[in-house]
Amino acid sequence: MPELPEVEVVRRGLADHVAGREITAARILSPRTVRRFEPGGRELARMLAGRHVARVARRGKYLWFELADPPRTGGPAPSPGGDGAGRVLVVHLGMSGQMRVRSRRQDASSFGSRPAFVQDHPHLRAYFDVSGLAYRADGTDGAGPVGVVDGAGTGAAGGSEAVARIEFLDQRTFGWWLPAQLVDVDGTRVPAPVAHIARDPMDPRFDAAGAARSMRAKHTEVKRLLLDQTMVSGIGNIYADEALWRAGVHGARAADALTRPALVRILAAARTVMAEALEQGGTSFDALYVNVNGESGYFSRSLSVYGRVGEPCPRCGAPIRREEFMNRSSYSCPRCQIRPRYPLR
DNA sequence: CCCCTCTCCTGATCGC
DNA sequence: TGCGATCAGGAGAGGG
Repeated sequence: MPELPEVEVVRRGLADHVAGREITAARILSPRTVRRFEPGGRELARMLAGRHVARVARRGKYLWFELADPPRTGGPAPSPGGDGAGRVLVVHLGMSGQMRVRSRRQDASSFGSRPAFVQDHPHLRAYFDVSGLAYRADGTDGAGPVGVVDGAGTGAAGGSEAVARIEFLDQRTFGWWLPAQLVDVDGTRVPAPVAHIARDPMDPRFDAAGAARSMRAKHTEVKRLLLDQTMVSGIGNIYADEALWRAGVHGARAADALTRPALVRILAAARTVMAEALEQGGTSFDALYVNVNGESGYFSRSLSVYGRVGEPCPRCGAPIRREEFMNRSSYSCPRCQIRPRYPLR
């Protein structure tokens, strides 16, 4: 399940391949992927074609491509504000979403002039192609080599030749694509559909004390709040369990019965475990195949309790327990994380 | 307003 | 072998 570290790995991999490049074509294969966009896939593809990707950004588990109009080479002046000012493509990977980059050079047999015998992946839901010519809009993150990328197969110096296809694979179809406009929220530009999402623990401007204050005002179980993306974002079931284990708190504790320092400790633990997962993901990341399938599990080596029912707690050796929670599973140490005596009153 | 439950979806796995 | 039940869960709609 892609949570913050997995999405960040994807963001970095994508930035290397698309920053500064032109989207030459796009196609939405599954209407479900654009279910939040009334006009539909055909219209979204039309909106993307011809735009440039200025940068790839993220908040929590939400990812977006910032789109810009092509660099001007004469011609009429742009309309006031530009028709694409502040436009972005928001992507949420849901439970099973993956972004795969296929470069023409290394996948020539199945991309470009496509032989009939080469099948698309059965879970391919949408894709867009990017050109070889990269423009650096500013000095931001991860823009790949600037200029004409070799291996386009034609030797032509034109930037319109597509050299890579960015594919969205999604088995369980909980993921989605949605075009949106950037808005200012608390001094940061985020897409309008992301405006209600809190800063994540890896955000330099994340305010742990403030988040703890918000959480302490709620009469509900603390794990519920860790999963609430309007409290703190980027945390899913896996990292919620890991953070609670590190802080030695049972997820069924009432948030308003915990101290603020205890809540800050839980949030700090979430940040630490995410940073460690990110380190691992960053090193095992395959630039050609941006795989975020948590179940295949290159991050799972660093997990202490999640999915480890019966295995010894790394801290005290007691066998890890599994409990029902919100029709899902929670994993914890029965000794390090004492269950509250009373359920919520 | 606040909190909680339900629903969307597919494929692997299990028991009979 | 086949088939139904179960499980995985992020996010948003809707209910109490």
